[in-house]
Amino acid sequence: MVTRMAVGAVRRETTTAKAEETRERIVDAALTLFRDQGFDETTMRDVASAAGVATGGAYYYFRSKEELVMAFYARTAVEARTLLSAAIERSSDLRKRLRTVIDLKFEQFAEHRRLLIAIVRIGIDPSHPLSPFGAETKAMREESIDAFRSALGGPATKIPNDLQADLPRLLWMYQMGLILFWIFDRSHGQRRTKLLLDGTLDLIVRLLQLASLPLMGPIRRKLLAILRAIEE
Amino acid sequence: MVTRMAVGAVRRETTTAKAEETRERIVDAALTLFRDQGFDETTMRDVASAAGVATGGAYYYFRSKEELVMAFYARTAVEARTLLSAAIERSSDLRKRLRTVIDLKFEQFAEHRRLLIAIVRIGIDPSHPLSPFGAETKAMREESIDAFRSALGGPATKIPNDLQADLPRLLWMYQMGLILFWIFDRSHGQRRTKLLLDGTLDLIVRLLQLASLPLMGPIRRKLLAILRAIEE
DNA sequence: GCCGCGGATTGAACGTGTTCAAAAAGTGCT
DNA sequence: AGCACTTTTTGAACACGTTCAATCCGCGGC
Repeated sequence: MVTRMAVGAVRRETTTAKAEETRERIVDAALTLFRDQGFDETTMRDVASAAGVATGGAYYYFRSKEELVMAFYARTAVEARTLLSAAIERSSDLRKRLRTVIDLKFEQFAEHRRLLIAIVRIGIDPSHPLSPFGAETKAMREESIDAFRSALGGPATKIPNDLQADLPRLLWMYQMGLILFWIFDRSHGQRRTKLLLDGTLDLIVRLLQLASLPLMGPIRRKLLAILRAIEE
Repeated sequence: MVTRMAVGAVRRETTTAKAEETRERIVDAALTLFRDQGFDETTMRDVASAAGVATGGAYYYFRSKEELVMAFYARTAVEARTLLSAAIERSSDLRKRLRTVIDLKFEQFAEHRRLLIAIVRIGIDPSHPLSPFGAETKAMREESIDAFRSALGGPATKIPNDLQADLPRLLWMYQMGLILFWIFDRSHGQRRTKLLLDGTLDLIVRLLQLASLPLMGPIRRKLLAILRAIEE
C-alpha cells in the first residue's frame, strides 16, 4: 500500500528517522540555493552535494526538481495557518481583515520572489500535478480560501446572500492575480503592486457595498451565473 | 551592423535566398511536429532531421526552441491583419464587432492548443524576451490592440471620454485572459470557454452602457487611476 | 554472530537543449 | 580559374534533469 502526501513524492508506508532527516536536508539545501541563486541557476547536482547525497539522491524523495519548489509552498501554507488565525481577529473592519490575509502572504513570499517565478511557470498549467489549481493541491488551496472565508465572517458589511458562497473563492483568485503581478513587478520595492493592492482593495470593498443596490442585481446574478457555468 | 526582427533571431543584414528557404523549412517542420505531437514531445533533433539540417542547424536561425514557437505567433498575427480589416466592418453592433475580433483569434488557434501551452509557459514571464507582454513583441501587441480600437471605432455606443484611450488595451487583456482559459479548458469542444465568452462579453457591453451613469463615475475614475498607476 | 529482507543510497548512463570550432558553400574580385 | 572573404552548415561535445540496476545499511530472527 502507498500513501500520497498533500504535496510530495510517493512515499512508502514506513520511513526511518534517518530518512526523514535526509529528506529535510535536501529540502533545506534546495530552498537555500533556490533563494540565493535562483531556480534555473541551481543544479540538481548542486542540491545533492549541498545536502550531502549522491547525484540522483533527491529523486528518492521528490519526483522532480519542480516538486522541490512545492515543498516551499507547503511549508508556507502550514506557517500561514497558525499566524493567521490570531491576526485576523484583531481588526473588525472588512478592509483591514482582507489586508491582513493578503499582507501575510506577501511577507512570507518577500524573500523568495525568484523562486516564485518557477512556481508560476509550473502552476499556470492546471493539468500539471503540482499546479495550485490542480487536484493534488486541493487541500492547500481550500485552506487558503478558508482564510478569506473567516476574514469575511466577522464584520458587519452586508453581503448579498447569493454571493456568500462564492466570494471567498473569488477573493482567493484575486489574491492569486496580485501575487502574479507582484512576482513580475520590477518597480522599486514592488511599489506598483502596493498601488494595485491599495486601489483594487478599495474598489472591491466599495463594490461589495454597492452590490446590494437593486440596480446591481442583474449584473451580480449574471456574474455568478457565468462563474457557475465554467466550474466543473 | 545588425538588424532585429519583430520576433526572430538576431540576423545578419544580408541573407541569401537559399538561407531564407532553409529557415522556412525549419519553421514548417517545427510547427508541424509541435502541432502533431506536442512541444515537449518534439526534439530539436526531430525538427532538424525533418527539416533536413544537422543537429544544431536550427540554432543558426533561432535562439532557442521556444523562439520557434514564437514564429507561429508571428505568422498568425500577420494573417489576422488581412482577415480582420475586412471582417470588422461587416457588422455595426458593438457586441458583434468585438465577437468578430475574438472569434478570429480562436479560429486561428483552434488547431494549435497544445502549442499554446508552451507559449503561455514562456510568455507568462514578461522579463522573458519572447513574452507577449515584453518589449520585443511590442509591435505585435500594439497591432492586436489596434484590432479592438477599430472594433470600438464604428458603432454608436457612447463611451465615456476618459475610458476611450485605455479601453482597447483593457479589451486586449480580457482577450488574453480568455485565451488562457481556453488553452486549459478541458471541457468537450471547450464548451466552457464559449459560455465564459458569451457571458462576459454580454457583461462588458452592459457595463459599458452603464459606465456613463453618474453613479459609476467615481468607480470608473478609480479603476482608471489604478490602471495608470501600475503602468510604467 | 550471522542471515535475510527491504528501505535507503549510489553513481554511471540516457536523452535532452544548446554551443562552438571547424568545414563547406557561396560571393566578389582580379 | 584562383584567391580572400562571408555566410551557412555540420556534428561532436557539454551541462543538465532524470532513471535505474547495483550496492549499502540497519534490524529482527535464529
